[in-house]
Amino acid sequence: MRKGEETRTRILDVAEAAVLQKGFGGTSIEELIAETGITKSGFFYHFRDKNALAKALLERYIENDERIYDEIFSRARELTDDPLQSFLLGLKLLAELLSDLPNGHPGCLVATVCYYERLFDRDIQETNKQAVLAWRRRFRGMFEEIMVVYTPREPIEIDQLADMVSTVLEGGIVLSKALKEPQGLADQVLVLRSFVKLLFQPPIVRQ
Amino acid sequence: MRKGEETRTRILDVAEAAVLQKGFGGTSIEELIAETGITKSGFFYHFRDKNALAKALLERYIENDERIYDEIFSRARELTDDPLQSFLLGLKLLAELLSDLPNGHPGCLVATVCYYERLFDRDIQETNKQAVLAWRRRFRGMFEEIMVVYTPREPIEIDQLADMVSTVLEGGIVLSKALKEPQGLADQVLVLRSFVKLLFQPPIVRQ
DNA sequence: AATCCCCTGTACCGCCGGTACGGTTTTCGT
DNA sequence: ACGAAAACCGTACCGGCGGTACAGGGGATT
Repeated sequence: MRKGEETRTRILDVAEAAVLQKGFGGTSIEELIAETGITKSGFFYHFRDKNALAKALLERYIENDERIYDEIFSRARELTDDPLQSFLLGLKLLAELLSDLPNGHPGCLVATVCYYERLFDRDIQETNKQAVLAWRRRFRGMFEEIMVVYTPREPIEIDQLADMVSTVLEGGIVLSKALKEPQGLADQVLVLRSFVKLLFQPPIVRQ
Repeated sequence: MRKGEETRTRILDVAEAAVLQKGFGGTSIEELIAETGITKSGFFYHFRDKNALAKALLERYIENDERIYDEIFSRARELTDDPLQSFLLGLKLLAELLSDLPNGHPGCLVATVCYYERLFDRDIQETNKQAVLAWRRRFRGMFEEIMVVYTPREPIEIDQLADMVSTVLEGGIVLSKALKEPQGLADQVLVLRSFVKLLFQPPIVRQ
C-alpha cells in the first residue's frame, strides 16, 4: 500500500516536469513509463487515463503551491506585526525563493491547464478555477488587514488588487520562460512590491 | 498566387483558434483540414509540417499584435502631449479594447509557445523571445519619455518596469481564462494603470 | 499550347492513447 | 507462516494521428 504511493509519486514527478516543458498534448504516456521504468499496464493501474493523470497532477501542484505560500507568508507574519510590512516582506521572501530556483521557475500547471481547456473535462477546469479563487482569497485577506491600518492612495477594488499578485506571478513566469531569463520572475515580483508600497505608504512630503 | 494566400490564411485562422483553445499538441492537423475543407495533401502543400504551421501562426500573431499596440498608443499620443498622460490614456484605451472582446481574450500565442518549448526548434523559440523583447523596447521607450518629465517615486529598473506591462497582460490573460471572467484582464490593466500613475504623479501633500 | 500554382486521391508507415485480460510478485494484516 | 489484497508485468490489439510519397488534375497566366 505504501509502495504504490511511491510509484504513483514517481510517475507524477516525471509527468510534471514533462508537462511543464511540452504541455499535456506534447507529453506521451509511453515516454513517461520509459523514464519511470514502469510498464504501460502499471501506469494504467494508477491512472485510468490521461485525464486522471492531469487531475492528480494539478491537485498535487496546487496543494504544494498553497503549502509554499503558507510557509512564506506565515514566516513573514511572525517577523513583524504590521500587516503591510509583513506583506512586503513576504513578497521579498517569495522573490528570494524564486530567485534561488536553479533553472528558473519550471512553469505553472494552472496556466498550462487554462491554455488547454477544451481537452479536459469540466472537473479539471473547475479545480483550476478554484485554485485561482483560493489565491484571490489569500491575498484579499492580507490586503484587508492592511487596509485596516493604511488607506490606499488610489481607489482600487480589493479583489482586483489581490488578483494582481497572481497576475504578476503568472505573467512573470511566461516572460522569464520566453526570454530565458530566470531572474525575470523575481524582478517582476519586486516591481509589484514597489507598487504595493507606493499604494499604501504615506507619501514623502517634499518642501 | 492570390488564391493560395487565401487558403493559407483560412488554415491559419482555423489553426489559431484551435491552438489557443487546446494547445499545439492538442490540435490535430486532421481536424484543421476538416474544418477548412481542404485535403491533407493541400495542407502539406502550404506547410511542410506542424512546426512550419506553428512558425507561420506565431509570426502572424506577433505582427497583428504589434499593429494593435501601434494603433492604440499612437492614438493616445495624438490626444495629449504629456508622455505620462498619453501612456495612461493608452492603457485605458487598451483596457476598453480588451473589455469589448465578446468572449474575452482568446489567449496569447507567445504564452502558448513558451509552455511548449521542447516541442519546437530553436527558431520558433527565438522568434518568441524577440517578440517579448520588442514589447520591452516599446514600453521602455514610453517610460523613458515619461522619465524626462517625471521622477519615479520609487527606485525602479526601467526594463523591469517595461516588462511589467507585458507581465500584467500575460498574467491577466491566464487569470481571466482560468476564472472564465473575461472582464478580469481589462481590470488588471487598469490596476497597472493606477500603479504607474502612483509611481510618477507627485504625491498629494496632506496637511 | 505550355507552364506554373494550387490543390485532390490514394496508399502507406510508425507512434501513441487506450482497452482487455491473464498472470505474477510483493506487501501486509492476522 | 499464510492468505488475500495490492501492485504490478506481458502481450495482443484497435483506431487516430503526424508525416511521407507520388501520381495526377483543373485553372489561371504567359
